[in-house]
Amino acid sequence: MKKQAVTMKDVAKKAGVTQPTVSHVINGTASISTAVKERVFAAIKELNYRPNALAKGLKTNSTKTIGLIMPDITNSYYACIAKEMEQLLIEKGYMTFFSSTNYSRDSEMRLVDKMMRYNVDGIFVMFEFLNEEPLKTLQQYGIPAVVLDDDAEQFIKSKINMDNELGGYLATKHLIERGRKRIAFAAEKAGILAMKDRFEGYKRALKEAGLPVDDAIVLRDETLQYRFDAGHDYGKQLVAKKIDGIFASTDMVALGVLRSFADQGIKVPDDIAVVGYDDIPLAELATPALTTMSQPAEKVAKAAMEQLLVQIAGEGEGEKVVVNPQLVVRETT
Amino acid sequence: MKKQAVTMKDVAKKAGVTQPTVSHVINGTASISTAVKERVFAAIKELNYRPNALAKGLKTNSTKTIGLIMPDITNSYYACIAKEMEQLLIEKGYMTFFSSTNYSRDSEMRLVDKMMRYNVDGIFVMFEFLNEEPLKTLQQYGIPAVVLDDDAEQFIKSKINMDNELGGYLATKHLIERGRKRIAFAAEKAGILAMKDRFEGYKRALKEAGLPVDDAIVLRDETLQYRFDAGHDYGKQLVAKKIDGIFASTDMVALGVLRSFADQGIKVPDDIAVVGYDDIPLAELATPALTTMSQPAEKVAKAAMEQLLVQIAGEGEGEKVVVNPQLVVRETT
DNA sequence: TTGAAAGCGCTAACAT
DNA sequence: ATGTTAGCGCTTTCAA
Repeated sequence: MKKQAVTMKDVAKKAGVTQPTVSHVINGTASISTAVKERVFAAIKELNYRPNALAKGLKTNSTKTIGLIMPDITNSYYACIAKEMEQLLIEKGYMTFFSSTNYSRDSEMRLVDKMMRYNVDGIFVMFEFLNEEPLKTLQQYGIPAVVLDDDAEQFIKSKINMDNELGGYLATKHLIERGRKRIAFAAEKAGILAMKDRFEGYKRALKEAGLPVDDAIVLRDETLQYRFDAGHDYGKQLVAKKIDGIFASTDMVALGVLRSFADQGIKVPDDIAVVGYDDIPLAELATPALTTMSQPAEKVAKAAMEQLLVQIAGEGEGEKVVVNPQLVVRETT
Repeated sequence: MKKQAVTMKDVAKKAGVTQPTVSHVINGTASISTAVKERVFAAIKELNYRPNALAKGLKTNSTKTIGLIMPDITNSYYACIAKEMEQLLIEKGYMTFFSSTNYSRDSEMRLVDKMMRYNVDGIFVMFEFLNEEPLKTLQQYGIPAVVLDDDAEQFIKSKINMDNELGGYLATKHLIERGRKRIAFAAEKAGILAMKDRFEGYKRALKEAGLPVDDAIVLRDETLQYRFDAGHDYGKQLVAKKIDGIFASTDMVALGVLRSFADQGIKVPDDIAVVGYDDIPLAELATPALTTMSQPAEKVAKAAMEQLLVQIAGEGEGEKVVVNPQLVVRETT
């Protein structure tokens, strides 16, 4: 069973001082004689004292914890962000709670609620949908929060936005520059804002090049989760439509398309060029390696952390940060 | 700024009772008249009261939090385990802290220390190396702990072991059953116990079939992290050695090998059959899809959680659980 | 430079 | 069935 932990009281006793003095020594919150300091530090070392973060948090109302809420940690896009965040946070002395919503709206609110009970200092919210209730709650209680890819400005001012329109534009433009004239758009989760924006970018690039937007080669699927399969289906549908390029709004879709093409003997990029979106680890490893739009996780994580720290320090409400995607050219274009 | 949270005191005041009574109502720890109960619940609802988990934890010495320490959350094997664990834990009312060590031994100890400060109820430790100090500490303080793939029995009794020897055996046997006679072994991180065990299984299968173990086609690399590249190198080396099968001790290596074969025009599985290990999400999506040994993350997570709960409940020290890998036959064999 | 005392929000033993 | 009291481990006035 759990051993009784060493407390400041124990340290104080051993050092022959009073407990608040130990606190002062540790926190440097009063001037203490070197003699006492030495005795206290010696006692701490000897007893292997570990401050109790709960007690401290209860008293100071600052727990040095941050919550990460994301749809799915096995999605490598989120995993990368989570890793970077956790890294940065631990350096700053924060612990991080994490939780996956599994794309369920209900659990979003439940998790925010739960984290509030644990007095987290801040929350980084990565929703797939615009879910107002939890954001409203966060704002209402003044919990420092940053959201990813969301437009509910009325609740949370601090957000990290990927410029999805720009990404769609750059991806499509790249295909055009490769001489492609008939470029399909293949989206999953078409209802999601990010996907809509990518589609807007796609249209802008086509228009700019004087190319028509043909609804026959704009494929969208509302299916969640089974994203690879969606791409696979798309691949089958598209071959008959005499296209020479595809912009897939997600790497998983692109990979599905690639797989389908391989099955059908279509040569990539000779017959059809493919651009994905996200730059997940698989993209690089696919055969042929996938050209895609990269969304730099480090930048997102860094921005999110900075925003949170600003809010925690009470230096403002944070602001909107736009992170630009980058084209990574590999072998499918 | 953070708004002052609603406390039991506020609820008590509104309900016209004393604060401990509210506690009793909430926890069902005394018989309370329905009238009072109703008033209390009404007040809770009206004020939107959220219990303070820190205060409760401080008092009860049970925080309902679990720590997950893993090498790297972007590694999909760990991500899957993390997701499953978190899922199961949240259902049981636990929050989960997570932290990546990035394969650094120092941070392992630091993280254990940190989590102890936060009074976690238990820790699931996933190390890559056998690192005694943190385990010793955990044991010394009686913190419920479960380790993954580790043999330091002297410290932590509760562990989840993948039967890597069996996995290596099954993978190799499968290749033999496919008529392969000259099967290479390609390992990364050869110093790690898991990899050694897989190698043992490989040898057992070969011996059983009367096939020689040829050192010339046993490749090992101590490089960490760049695992795909290792596989790629292996692929180049192996082609000249007239092999007809490969057991790669990791999917990433297998994928690297696959990639290298594709570059060299080697047909898989016709020329050379390939079996990987881990069944990472990429395995299914590769072209051709990778035959591999699957390590069921759900089983690992479930076992780990059960072990932790047993220890937390004070019902024992936990035990060793062996999880068997399973062969997943796809297109590379 | 140090000590005494109060209190963060909660639970739990005891009294009523 | 409900109230009183104490205390978890810490920080933070205020005194000395």
